[in-house]
Amino acid sequence: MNEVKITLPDGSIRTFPSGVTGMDVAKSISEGLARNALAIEINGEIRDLSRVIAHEAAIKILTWNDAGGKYAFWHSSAHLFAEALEALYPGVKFGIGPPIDNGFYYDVDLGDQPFGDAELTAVEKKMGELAKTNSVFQRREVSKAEALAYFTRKNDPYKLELIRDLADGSITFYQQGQFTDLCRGPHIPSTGFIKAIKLTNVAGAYWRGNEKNKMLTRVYGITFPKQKELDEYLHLLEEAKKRDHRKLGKELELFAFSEKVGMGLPLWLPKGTILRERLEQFMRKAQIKAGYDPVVTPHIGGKNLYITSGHYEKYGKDSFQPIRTPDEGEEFLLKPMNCPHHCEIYKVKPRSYKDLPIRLAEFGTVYRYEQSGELHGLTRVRGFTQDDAHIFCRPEQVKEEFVKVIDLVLFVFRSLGFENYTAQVSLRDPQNKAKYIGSDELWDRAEREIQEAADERGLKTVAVQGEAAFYGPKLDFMVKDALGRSWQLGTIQVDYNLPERFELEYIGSDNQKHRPVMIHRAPFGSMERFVAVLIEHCAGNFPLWLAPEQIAVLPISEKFNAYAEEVVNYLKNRDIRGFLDDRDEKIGRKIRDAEVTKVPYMLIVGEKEVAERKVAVRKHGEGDKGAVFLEEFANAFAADFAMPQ
RNA sequence: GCUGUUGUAGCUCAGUGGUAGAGCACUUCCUUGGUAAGGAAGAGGUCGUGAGUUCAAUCCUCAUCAACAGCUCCA
Repeated sequence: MNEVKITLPDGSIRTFPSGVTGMDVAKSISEGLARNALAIEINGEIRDLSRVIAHEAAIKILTWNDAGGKYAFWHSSAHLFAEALEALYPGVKFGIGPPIDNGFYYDVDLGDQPFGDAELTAVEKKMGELAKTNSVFQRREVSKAEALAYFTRKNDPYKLELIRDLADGSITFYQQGQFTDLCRGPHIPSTGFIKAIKLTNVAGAYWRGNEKNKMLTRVYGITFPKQKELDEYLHLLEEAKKRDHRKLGKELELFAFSEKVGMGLPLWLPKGTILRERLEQFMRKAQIKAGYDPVVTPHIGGKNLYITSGHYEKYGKDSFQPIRTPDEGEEFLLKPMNCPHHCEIYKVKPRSYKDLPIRLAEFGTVYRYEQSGELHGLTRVRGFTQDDAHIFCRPEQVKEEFVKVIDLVLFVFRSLGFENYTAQVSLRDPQNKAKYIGSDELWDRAEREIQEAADERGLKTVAVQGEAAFYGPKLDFMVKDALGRSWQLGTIQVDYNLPERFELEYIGSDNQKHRPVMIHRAPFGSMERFVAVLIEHCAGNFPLWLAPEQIAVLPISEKFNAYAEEVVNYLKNRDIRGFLDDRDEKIGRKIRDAEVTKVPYMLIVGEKEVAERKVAVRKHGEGDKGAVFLEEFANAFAADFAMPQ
């Protein structure tokens, strides 16, 4: 066998002599491709271009335009960073240095040496110098003994720990310049491809992600093949920061925090409250249509409620502590979730199979003692309101109900223009079953039903182990914020456990007692987090039906204030939220202020408008639309102001 | 919770071992102006909080609280 058949991405098959490398294949396709080639994908696996293609394979040459090409590029950049760091800080110890979505990081142990912006800049400069030497990334297979010997000599305990977990025969080293690292690869051909370098920030990270381990210094960076691309990336970051919901929330006066009230406890300002209540109305309407019954439950519950539910055992120590009363031994908990209350509502009377499914919905405010370091704007808070509901149904109804909830979640997402979400099936961690309650049989069944329901609606799902709630698996809808951080919004969970713990029952057609199944669900997730992501999604330019202030009425001068006020009142009577800007300012100023506060429409009134009972319409971001009769304006835009159905 | 950074006027931020400054916002006056900032004057701060060093601390040291970045966590 001295030839290999290689299938190219276009489906064509070419034959190469044995010993052919990825680079040879790239060159045979075109010089340009060879110049830009970073790595090669062989039967779905990314490899170095320099490696010999031993067997018949389908390949794709990867460049900067491929995710796999970027992956190799940033992985190699992490090595370049390590080389530079070691040159400047001999004896530094290395943890791991992988590529990430945007760039790479490397965990390092610098001992007690300080590492700040000045040091970052110095390393960045050194990286640039080393990149210019255009050192080749050389791959070498080593035995476990050899690998251990190398890093013992180098006195790098972290690498030694990593090597000990690897099987002999599977270990490779990569070397560029003076630096050798334990690495599976793949890498780009040489450092010269890396032309633009930015080390973005420094943070702490536990060794191997375990908070009991030592904290290493994690340095984040990003690199590009062209300076222009780095500039564009940094510009994009700046733009993203402008839509950060914490910044816009302050600027648009939507919400605030107070140290006196307490961290993670948001205060909803008048404008933010309008927005939130509009969303609530929207959801209430959709839920009534979908057959939900609204309920209301108190903000606290007796401790026994949570002992029954299992939450006390699981979270009791790490929660807001029980509220005591003058009665000896009486204790209440601030409710951290609504399910137990809803279970008690289910139990107020005997239920028949004919009653099911029962869907109890509540905008339930709950309190969770989140770790202080985890609080983040409105996305992670200690007091929040879930658009919660619990569906109690017969086992054979689970899938049908689950599918209906998926439809509701998708309707919500569609209505608000969320298109880029990930549907994540959150499963139990099979390695750590002790973390969860309930039998294997029930878990397997619930996990299967969730997947089937998602498949039925053609949802593209990603299954992630270890992300389930302790009482059951979930289908989570994840959305990214302006800065690329992923947040869970909608969630649907199948639960066989709480009905067991609360001994929920219904009488079946056989006149026997049966156990219902519970589905927990929150399409928004929480009002707080949803509003946060919504703000970033639309950069504060809310859809008309949600805008806290839909219209600014701007009189040209004080002489027209009376008419302007008439306009505002007219709009109010038609359920349009308008406000009057009667400040002693020129019209240009009033327009500017309305534009920067993102008011969707401005109605300008002066002498002409008063005489004809018209308004001059100006649309946010678009400019003058001309004058129309007031009534005509209200009629024409009434549809746009309405809530989606 | 952990590591690091930050904390000065309502907001955005300068600044200094000798008890503080700008722009915007705010108040008053002038101005009655037609599609993104009219002019003038004024008011506003125990420099996050508490201790220490010093003749003297907003500045240096320590502690504490909060925010930010990341990690860990997320019913």
